[in-house]
Amino acid sequence: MTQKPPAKPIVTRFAPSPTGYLHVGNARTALFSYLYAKANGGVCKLRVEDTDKARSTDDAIDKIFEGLGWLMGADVWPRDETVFQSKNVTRHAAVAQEMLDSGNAYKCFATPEELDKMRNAARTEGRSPRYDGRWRDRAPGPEQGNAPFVVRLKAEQDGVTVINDHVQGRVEFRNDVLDDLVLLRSDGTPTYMLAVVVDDHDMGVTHVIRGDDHLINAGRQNQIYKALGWDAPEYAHLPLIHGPDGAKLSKRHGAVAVADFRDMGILSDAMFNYLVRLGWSSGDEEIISRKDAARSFDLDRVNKAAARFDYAKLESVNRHYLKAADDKMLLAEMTYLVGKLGLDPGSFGDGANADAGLKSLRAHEQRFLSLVPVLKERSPTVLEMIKDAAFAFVDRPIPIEPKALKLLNDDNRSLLGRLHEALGDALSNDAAWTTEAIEAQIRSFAEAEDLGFGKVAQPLRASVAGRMQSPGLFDVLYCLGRAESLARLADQAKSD
RNA sequence: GCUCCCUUCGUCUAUCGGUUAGGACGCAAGGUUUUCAACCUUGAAAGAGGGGUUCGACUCCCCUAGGGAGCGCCA
Repeated sequence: MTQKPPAKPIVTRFAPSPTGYLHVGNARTALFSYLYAKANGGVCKLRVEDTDKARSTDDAIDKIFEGLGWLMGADVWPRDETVFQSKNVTRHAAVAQEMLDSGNAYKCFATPEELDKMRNAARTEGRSPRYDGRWRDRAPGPEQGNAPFVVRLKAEQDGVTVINDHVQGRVEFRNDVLDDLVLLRSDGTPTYMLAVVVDDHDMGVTHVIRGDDHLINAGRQNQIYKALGWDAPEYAHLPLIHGPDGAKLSKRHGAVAVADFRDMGILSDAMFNYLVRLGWSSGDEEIISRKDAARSFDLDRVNKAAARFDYAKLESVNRHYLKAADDKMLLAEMTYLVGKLGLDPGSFGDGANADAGLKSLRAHEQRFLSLVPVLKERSPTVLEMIKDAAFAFVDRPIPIEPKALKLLNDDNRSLLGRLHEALGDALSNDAAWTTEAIEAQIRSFAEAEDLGFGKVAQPLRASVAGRMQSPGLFDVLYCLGRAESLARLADQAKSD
């Protein structure tokens, strides 16, 4: 029996640049990188590409962590285990110097203006706009003096570079289309192209999983690996996510930052599921838990084509997770949203706001907790749950919508008076106040009045919910509780 | 302009040379019903076009069309 050498443990990485928020496309890349490592017993590391000082603010970095924490769980990537690329600049520069010494890189004194001219000329002649290699084999003369220079890779010019991509398959680039890239800027700082290669190597990354806008960079980076004598990692280039109209997903399409989806009332589990399923499939499975994904994810079943983001489908996945979610967790999520977004004053009477909503949530915790099981069965998002619960936020006397008010004519008000009496008598204490008992009493009341059930239900609904639509009447009454329900009823009733 | 990638119902996808091309979302109709929802049932809906290869192509090859990405001292 031949002993197989232990397979090299898989190391993947997610390397976002802090641009202000975590885009769903990047979030999915994070997911796939993480899942691939998990499914293969490896690890996925986080590296923040913050070499562009102009764009990398602390706030932007916080937002990345916030987005990842919500989607993946706060413990997946602890901040103190994160690699910050900016901390490695000395190492990057040293590697560039090595390449200079070995003749795999050279100093280029071309000015930005020169390069501009070069590119424009190439474009007008129908050639690909590239560096023309004017300093490739030229030693700086005395006239260069202390002139600023960049360090460029002396890239191979003949032959082809082949990438065997896990998603895209075999991709070939002619070496002459892969430019002599800048490794070190004239201020001595590393470019992205150098930094990724050095950091990926130093971090022991075996599999680079990223968006397919980087596909050609794999070719370029492989040339750097080659020049350095390092083994290049394996690649998987994921197709991009498009908006519903097929164009690149942007703010114009609505929410694009993962954090935005939380504020729309999407559950983190649902977002995870939807994103995993967008571009990856496991037969006909639509509902894929975090655990299942971490067990069965692979790159073979990643789709090669770009996918469009479908908000409706996301909502339907969300609906599934909402139904299965823990009530207390949902109440906490409702509280988060009310605190963050406030409440629609139209639904709660004049002057309602986040403070009022929060106050009400705290004051009537039991009321809301008993309502959550009802709400989660009917609402697609947490935001909708809050809207459906509008009646539970308000205090007596509750505001009544115009349409509902119209229903509360004299006849109906006296009907409500009789109902108030009947209910109060029949269900004389809190223990008797159950949905079943409430239903039985109201039905027999309607019968006694010789009225169809709806004739009683609608005025009753108007009086306790303040509007024509609400969750099931018996649920509304039950969660409001005996005292509050009867009081609301009495507020609108007229005794004759 | 040049280089590279992609193309199954409206959308996400299954199929890995032989299927009545399956599922999900959405949509439509019906049912249930105290309102709005939810829920249940049923239905319509697809291999971009053209050439090959093959006994047989959605599946393999080529061309065309359409879409996307890249072409920075950004990442």
